[in-house]
Formats: sequence, structure tokens, C-alpha cells
Amino acid sequence: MSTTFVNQSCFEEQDQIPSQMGFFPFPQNLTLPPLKDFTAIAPNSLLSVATSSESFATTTVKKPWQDLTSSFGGEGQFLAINRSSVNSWAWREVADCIMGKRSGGHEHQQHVGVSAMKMKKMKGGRKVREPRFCFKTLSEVDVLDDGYKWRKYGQKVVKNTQHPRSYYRCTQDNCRVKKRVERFAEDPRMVITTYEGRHAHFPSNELEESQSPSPFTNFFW
DNA sequence: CGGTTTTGACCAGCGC
DNA sequence: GCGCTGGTCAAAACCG
Repeated sequence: MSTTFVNQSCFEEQDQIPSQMGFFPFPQNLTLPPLKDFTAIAPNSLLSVATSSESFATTTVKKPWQDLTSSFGGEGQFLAINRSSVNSWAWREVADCIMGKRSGGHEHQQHVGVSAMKMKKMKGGRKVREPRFCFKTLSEVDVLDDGYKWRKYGQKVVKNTQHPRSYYRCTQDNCRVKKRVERFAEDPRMVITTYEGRHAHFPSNELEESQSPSPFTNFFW
């Protein structure tokens, strides 16, 4: 099973990040709030989404974190992107781009730049690929707390990089979601996190809390 | 003692 | 076919 092309494609896309773009530091304390329904991502991070084996899109997160946290009722000190495939401005931008139905709506374009490109085709085109997305975050911590429990099952030094790539699998039974974590070769301050697959359950730390579930949890990653 | 991490071996895909 | 590379396995080590 070859799984090389997604990452490579993502990396190619980073050339399209505006050179003047600055990166905000990822907050040190990830304590509040827990990232139950959201995946933490710093402003100006690069978010790449792959929804099929055919294509993926990359969006640069530029919206001030205040806008997002207020619109989602959060109080945290960091930007969070809803994992849902709906109700997420960034996700919609990406989805529209992939579906090729990008239309007039210029409001969003003030905040988000989107680009998309074709992935390499699988040989034979037979294999079905899990949906996946990856994003870059400026962080001293390699593994960001996303609310799920992960078990490390491998580590590999990839070519032309000093930092190893780590492989994690969701510990939940019957959940085949995987993620990769690595340092960005051109800027080791940045962490690239790639998720593959969809969780068939809620985040583990959500079960321990008696809070009412978020309206977004119908579509979790 | 059970779950997690480490780490070398193994395997499959790809390019030459 | 062969070598390179990335992804996974699995046994041993580690840890609470």
C-alpha cells in the first residue's frame, strides 16, 4: 500500500503560501478549552484537505482567532477549526474549490486563500483512499491534543529531513483512523499533522464529561 | 500487570 | 530485476 503521494502533494503546495505571511505562536498551554469538537490550528497555518484520491485543496488560515472562537462560542486562547464538513468557513472554501463550484461569494475570500490541485492517480485506480487532511502549526509540542487517544506504532526518518515522522493510530476499537506527525523540513518550528480517515466515535475525553454534546459532533474527524 | 513507546525488520510500491 | 523509500509490524523495553 503506497501512501506517499498525499504528503508530497501537500508539500508542493506550500510554495503558494504568500512569502510575507507571518506565523503566530501556537499557545503553550492546551488546557482550555479541551479540543473536543475542534482541531487546534494556529492562525496562518496551512490547512490541506484531501477528500478523495483525486484531489485535495489547501487553504491558508488567516481569519483572526477571535472571530472563530466567538462564532463557535469558545473562550480559548487559540484558533480552532471545526472538524465538521459543514458550518466551517474553511472547510466550505476547500470543498467548493474541490467541487469546482466556486462562485461569487467574495466575503470569504477576504479571509481565506484557497488553491487546489490534482493528486497523482493510483496505479490501476482501484484503491479507495480514506479522506484525509493535514495542517501546519507553529508549535514546540509535536503532538497536539485533539481530544482523541492515540497509540504510536512507528517512527521513521524520511529522506532529506533531520526530524523523524511519527505514526499514530486511534486506540478506540474498530476505529482505523491514523495520523502522522512530523516537523516541517524547511522550518522545524512548524509541526505538520496529517489525519487519515474518520473517527467512528466521539473524542475520548468527551465521554468523561457530562456536558451536552456539541451540535457539530455529527460530523467528526 | 496492562497499556504504551521504541526500534529494527519486513514489505509493498515506484523509478530506473 | 534491483535498490530506494515510506508505512507497518511486533518483540522488547518502558512506565504508571
